[in-house]
Amino acid sequence: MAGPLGRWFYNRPVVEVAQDLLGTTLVHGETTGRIVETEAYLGTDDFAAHSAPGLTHRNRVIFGPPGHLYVYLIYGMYECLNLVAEPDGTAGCVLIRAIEPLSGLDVMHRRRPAARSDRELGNGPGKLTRALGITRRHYGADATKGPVTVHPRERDARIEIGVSKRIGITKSADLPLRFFIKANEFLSRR
DNA sequence: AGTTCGATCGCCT
DNA sequence: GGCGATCGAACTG
Repeated sequence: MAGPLGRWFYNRPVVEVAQDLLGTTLVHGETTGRIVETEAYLGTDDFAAHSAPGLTHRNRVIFGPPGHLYVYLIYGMYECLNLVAEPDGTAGCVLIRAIEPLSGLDVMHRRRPAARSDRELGNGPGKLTRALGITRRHYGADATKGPVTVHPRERDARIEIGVSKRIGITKSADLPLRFFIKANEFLSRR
């Protein structure tokens, strides 16, 4: 597999990054998966974004240099993984909502006993972090270095991108900022 | 197949 | 003190 995507990849408008992440491979140790669903969270005019209230201790990494991990706890029990986009000083991040498991499936099933099929390993933001072993310990980690990295998709691997409203939010709910690989079997919603 | 609801806790006002 | 970018179990029909 080619090396990790570099800083340039993330140092762009967050919507562009969210779309281009589709089809790339997310890697943590021996467990890897293809990113098939993402959501963009904007730095301005997006009240669903964690950066919307301004800089706080929790969201500070979103305002920092691109290519870093923003991991947070939701509903007291699930971790969600985001990749920071936009230049240093500008907020913006991409929530990873679903992966298609590629390797280390045995380890993933051990981490997520509730999964009754390979599909259920990563078809949701809280599920894929559990399957990949990604937690808040990785907050702020550099995805261009590791231990969590993202690798480019094959040059000729063409994909059809679908667009919809984001899932499970109440504020700025109508923005078309969810992106997914059309007809993929591993989406959180089909 | 679709809907409802409880679990559980860090974060921010 | 209230809330939330979720999940899974338990319902209904």
